Amino acid sequence: MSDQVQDKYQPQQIESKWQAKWETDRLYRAEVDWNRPKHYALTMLPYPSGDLHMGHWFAMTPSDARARFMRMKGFNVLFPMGFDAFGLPAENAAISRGIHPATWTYANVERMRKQLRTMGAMFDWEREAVSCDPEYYRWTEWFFKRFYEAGLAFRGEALVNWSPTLQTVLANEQVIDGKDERTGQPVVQKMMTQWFFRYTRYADEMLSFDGIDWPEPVRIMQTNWIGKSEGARVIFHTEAGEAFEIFTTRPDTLWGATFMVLAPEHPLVERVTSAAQKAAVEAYIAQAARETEIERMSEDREKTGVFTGGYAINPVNGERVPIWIADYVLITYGTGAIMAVPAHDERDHAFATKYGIEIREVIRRPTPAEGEVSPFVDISVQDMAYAGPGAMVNSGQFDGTPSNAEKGRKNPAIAAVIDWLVEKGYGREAINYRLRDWLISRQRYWGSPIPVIFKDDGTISVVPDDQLPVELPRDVQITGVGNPLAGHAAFVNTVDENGKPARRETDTMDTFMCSSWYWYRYLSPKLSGKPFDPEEAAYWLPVDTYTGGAEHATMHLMYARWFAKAMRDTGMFDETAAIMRQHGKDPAPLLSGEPFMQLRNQGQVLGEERAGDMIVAVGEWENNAKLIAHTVGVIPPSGDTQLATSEHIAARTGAVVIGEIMKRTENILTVDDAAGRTWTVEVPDSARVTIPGIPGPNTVNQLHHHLEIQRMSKSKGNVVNPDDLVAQFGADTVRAYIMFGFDWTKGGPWNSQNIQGVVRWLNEVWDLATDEPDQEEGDAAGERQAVRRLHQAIKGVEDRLEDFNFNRAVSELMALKNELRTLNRERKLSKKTWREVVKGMLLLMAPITPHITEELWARLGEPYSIHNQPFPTYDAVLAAEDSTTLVVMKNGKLVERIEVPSMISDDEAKALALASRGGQRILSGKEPKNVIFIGKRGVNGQLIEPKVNIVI
RNA sequence: GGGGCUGUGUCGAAAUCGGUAGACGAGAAUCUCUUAAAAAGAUUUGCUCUUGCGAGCGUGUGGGUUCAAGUCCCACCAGCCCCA
Repeated sequence: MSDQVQDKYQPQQIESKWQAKWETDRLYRAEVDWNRPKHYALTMLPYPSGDLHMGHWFAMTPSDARARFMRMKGFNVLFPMGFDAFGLPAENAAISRGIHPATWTYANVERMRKQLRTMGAMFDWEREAVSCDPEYYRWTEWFFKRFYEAGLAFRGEALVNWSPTLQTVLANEQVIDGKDERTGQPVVQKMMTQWFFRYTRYADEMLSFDGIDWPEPVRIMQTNWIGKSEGARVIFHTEAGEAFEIFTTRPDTLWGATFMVLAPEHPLVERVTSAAQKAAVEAYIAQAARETEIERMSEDREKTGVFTGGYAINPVNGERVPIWIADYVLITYGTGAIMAVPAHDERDHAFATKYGIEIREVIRRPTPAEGEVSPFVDISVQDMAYAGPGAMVNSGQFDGTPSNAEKGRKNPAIAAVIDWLVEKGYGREAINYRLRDWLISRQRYWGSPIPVIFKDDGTISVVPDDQLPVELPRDVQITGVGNPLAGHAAFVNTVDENGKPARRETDTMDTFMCSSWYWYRYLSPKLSGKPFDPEEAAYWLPVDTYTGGAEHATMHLMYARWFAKAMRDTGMFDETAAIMRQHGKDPAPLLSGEPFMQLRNQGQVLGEERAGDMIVAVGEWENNAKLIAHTVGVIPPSGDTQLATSEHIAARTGAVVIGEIMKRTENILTVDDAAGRTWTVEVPDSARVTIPGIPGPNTVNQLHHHLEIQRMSKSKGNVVNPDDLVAQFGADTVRAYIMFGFDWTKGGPWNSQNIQGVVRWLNEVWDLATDEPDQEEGDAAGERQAVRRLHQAIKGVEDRLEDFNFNRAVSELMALKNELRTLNRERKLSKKTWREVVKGMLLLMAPITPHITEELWARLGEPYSIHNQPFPTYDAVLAAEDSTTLVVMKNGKLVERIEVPSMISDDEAKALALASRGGQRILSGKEPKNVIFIGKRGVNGQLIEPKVNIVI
């Protein structure tokens, strides 16, 4: 038999073989080695939903390629994996299918581990952690305790989505239009006592991103999320003499406050409401309870409110100011009370106009200078709120004080008023954050228990460390009604440290808590005495590169930062830092409380757009609205003959619909015809369905409907299953396509046709690397070119992988393959040079396509494993070109390209450009106004991308 | 509503510092080989005008800065994502 013909690239035969060998050899096992530089590469851990989808491949395989690249660059790389295994879907499975959340979750974890292995990633499975394991959540509970003891955890009131029907609290995503998404029952907002972490403790520190390399959009989003505003807290009193505080960023407008607004939930509301307004106020409060905070904060809806009948006294001028309630003031933001200055705040202005409240100017717009025309000169604050600079008026002794547009003390008016408020004891300078404390209580079963008991005397005790973890009882009834833990007597009833009866906390922790420290557990997942081993931590921490979805920009990533800072301040890194110092490593990055030194986000992979089947449905009309089909036939793309036949049938029977299936719900089809009309076709079981290409009797379920580009989801039927693609093309091809076909940071719709480019690439690499030339001597110029291209590719691939530009890295490799393949086919390479450049190319490809390169490496007779080889070293001299293209431009636009030696001077380049055919043509004998040379010089002074711009 | 992002050929995309717009791929077209198809190879492929040489236009829209703008600034339009 001929090897030339038989020996083609067959990924299915090599991938599982190498995966098994790597695992047996523990090739990717990462162990502490202080003699080598380390790199901790982390990628966000998946939720075990049960199926590894394309999104996981999209997130993880490029991250793996980057980790492999760092490994070849000489780093000792740790790249672990685990599962974020607590959460709502497990409870939903329990409710809908009667499966215990633990059973469902562990079955999914088992399945996903298998699927993850097919990626061929360098995961160190010996470090796996699963957050719903008692040995994991023991430490989640332990963290809670430490933070509680440090005063970072506390109990407070918060609004929750309460379902009176189900007697349970719902997550925001379970509430759609004020109703429970599962049962459609109404949901109300209710105050409940719950556990919080002092998130705002680190608000200021989290505004700083010094020393960490994070994407600009993430930094901006987090800064906005924290929402720091400078201003003052001012004490007002009700007429009855009760004090209440408001926060304002504009204390310089205090004299313009013509009404006050309290949040409907504010405790003062009940006491200031007059008998006459009682009914209206109560009705308004009930109405507000039915709305979510997002709805209430929405600025495009009309502002509503109700006068309470009560008045406050403005401390700055002793005026009597009416107190209103309005739902746009939130009890959870600031103090839940505001002063309203309609003249200088747009929202207050709209409110005052609607309810006929006085609008009083206290900042006067500057008068335009002589001769200056201002369109605003005739616009009064009665018509439009003015928030710009000016001078204080109607403000007593402050009249005339200039107010610029600055916030806080940079504004002289604000600074002067704050000083005066402090002096008078009316208020104080204050900073307010939009950020609120982190509510960690969840009223559900499948989460980490909160290790707290409530004693008979009303006090709280934490569970002693030696009794951790408080384990979730297995025998619970999960029905969706009530809280399963609260109904479990054996769990709830316990005793305190004195043996007296006590009740356990039945709330569990937010799953963001579990995912806020998992990369520490990876360091020593089986350690029993501590959450993580300081010896491991000293070497590996902090995480060098973290990759994951941009959708986690605020929540998860901020919780992670908060957690690291809280761990630092409760001394949890002290031992680790001491060990670092012993090894001469600076603990400053660890002690900065920043968990991830570098962050990169990938986008989302979407479902592919697909045309629906073109069908001919023949049947009878029902009520002239719906066709009840006898037969449904799919028209093949080039199936005019079939169509003609169908039309023939139609002519005989008289009832036919021809068009594309846009939608299918069970056996009801929505069909758009060529004229753009929409028809409904019902396909009863008795109907005959024929699909060319699928022999035998077909069913309505096999008909394809049109798919839009959108997120992949089972219910939309647009899921691209990575397992199927791996079976068809192999893991390397899927990995390479993910890296080549998309801008990784952007994502985009899947395209099953474009993958062909990668299929061809790997086939041709295989052919090139198995096509050893016979000759000992090659063509000198050809060999020089092969080596030059290899070195250019080394630089290209190295830079692109360093910067996470995976698509450019692959395109560099494809270009290299094209060049080498041509040279080898023309038999210009000697055996020796062929071997050298093929080896170089395989090494460059190894991070991206680990299996094919390992196989070809072995076939070249090179020592196992390619993944233990160093990344090739770039040689600028070998990469240098002898000549270069000089671009001649006229006023910045391309005129001509001329080939010039790469060692000429700037002036020579200018002269050549002016003398060129294009240069002569555009000058036509005249003198240029200016001639500008643009270009770089390589290591040996050779010109790189030279241009000459001739200005005329 | 708030916040963030993205708009470039038929499609996925590239252009690291403001300096040749469209690399690399997909698709399509023509040709070679073949009985034919597939595979492989060659050529072409932003638009418009032109037989050709060549010329003009072109990175969502409208302005601006600059010798030079996909890139920087201002305004607008459209789409996508996230939201305790």
